[in-house]
Amino acid sequence: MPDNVPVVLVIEDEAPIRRFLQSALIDHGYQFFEAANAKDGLSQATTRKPDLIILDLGLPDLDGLEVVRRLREWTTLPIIILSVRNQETVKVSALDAGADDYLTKPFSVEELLARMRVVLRHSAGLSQKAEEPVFTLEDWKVDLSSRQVFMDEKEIHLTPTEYKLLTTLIRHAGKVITHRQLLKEVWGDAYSNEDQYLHVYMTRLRHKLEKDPARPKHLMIELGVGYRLKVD
Amino acid sequence: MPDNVPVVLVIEDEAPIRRFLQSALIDHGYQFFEAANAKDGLSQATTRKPDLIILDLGLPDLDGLEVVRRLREWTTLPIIILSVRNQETVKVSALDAGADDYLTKPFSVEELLARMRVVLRHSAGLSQKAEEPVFTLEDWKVDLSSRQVFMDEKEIHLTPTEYKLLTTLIRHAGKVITHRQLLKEVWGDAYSNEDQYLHVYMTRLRHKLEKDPARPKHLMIELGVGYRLKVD
DNA sequence: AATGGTCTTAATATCGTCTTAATATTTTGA
DNA sequence: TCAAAATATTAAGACGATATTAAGACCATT
Repeated sequence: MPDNVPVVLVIEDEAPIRRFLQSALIDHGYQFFEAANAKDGLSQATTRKPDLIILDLGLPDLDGLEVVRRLREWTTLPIIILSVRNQETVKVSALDAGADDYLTKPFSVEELLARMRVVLRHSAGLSQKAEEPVFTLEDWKVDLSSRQVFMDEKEIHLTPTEYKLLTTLIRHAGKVITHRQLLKEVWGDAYSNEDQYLHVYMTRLRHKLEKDPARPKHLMIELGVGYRLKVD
Repeated sequence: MPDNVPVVLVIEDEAPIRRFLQSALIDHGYQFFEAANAKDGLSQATTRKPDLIILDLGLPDLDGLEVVRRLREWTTLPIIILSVRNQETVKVSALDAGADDYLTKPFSVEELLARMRVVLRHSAGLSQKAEEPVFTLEDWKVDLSSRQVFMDEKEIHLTPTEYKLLTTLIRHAGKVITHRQLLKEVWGDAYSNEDQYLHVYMTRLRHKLEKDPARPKHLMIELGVGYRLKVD
């Protein structure tokens, strides 16, 4: 693994804390980038290619948990949460959403640095080749980090539900996913019996992404069972 | 693929905390082993092959940090520290010695469980994927996980009933299954006397999967008894 | 008020299962 | 060995289950 200086992206709306972290991190040999809101943070997460993200939960524009989920759609890079809230339930849902650690403000710099070393140790062990967060299949290209879908180099606009349905299928590419499972993953538990919705949205996806929607090449149904993204 | 129950080893000298963790862990589906001192803990770490160690720092016989170091000499398995001490320096040295997380007593069970999920998520990512359950037989390939059937590399579409019939035969590959038993497993108890259905579907399977349906090579009947998937 | 997205309903189309029946094959027993 | 009985194969169609599609009501955002 290359002994490069680790790049840290801090997403935090309070300027004093950003300044404080900046000097602490730079002092300890990290490269520092900052974002003051979620939108900018998510965008820099793709452009700066950080090795670690430090994320404040209380951002003005987007819920912190939502930021974690968006990141986890395309990357496994370590995320350490900072938060003023010490509530157990918040911690648990942040960690379950995909965060790697959770520190309550006020925190000690030394502890933060130690916990950073722990998560960086992990990702170094993984030694993952920076896999491109892009899924391609014939004439399709799906950029999981920017949430853009292209067909023959032309961008296709998908609604949030359509996008989520597509990425769920991509996550299980090649395999059959039962109706129930798809409904659960895209709409949530409460909808796991509303098959019609699924069919309606699958039809829409086919109209946007299949050249001949009535004869799909990739968005296949398995009658009586579920759907499948055909990759062969 | 059935996820194995994670094995957790708790090294902790205070019996009440051991009891408390025991019930919490078992309630949440973990397998539980315990050690009351460092020596026993280190020994069980090798014999029990745990997926995770929960380690109290204040053990009577050996310093907790020393236990972490000894473990890290031969394994990377996740270690979560429990401690009454909330001192920054202790935390930092435990984490730097190789621990993956550090919780201060009294701690919340929910938080502990969430942090356990985090470290187990990491180690699951490290371990190589369990290989796909695929059944092959001469020119057939049946991928049980993606629910696909291939014959000479060409995909064959099976209806749900046909697929269930085939997988039932596969589950008993080589052995005779009685008509009654097959009907029960595929159609359910109520149909266990409707032999005609079985024959009808077996014929269909043969047409889809046998080159010469009238002279089957694999989907054999045992006259008057049942059917058999010939594997030799 | 206009837009865009989701939820909901309903008609229509398609596919798979069940069912029957005619035909073929194997076993049984004289 | 032959004929009758038992068992299995195969084709075909009715029916019900499931999927497709269009259209519109509802809701949130701007």
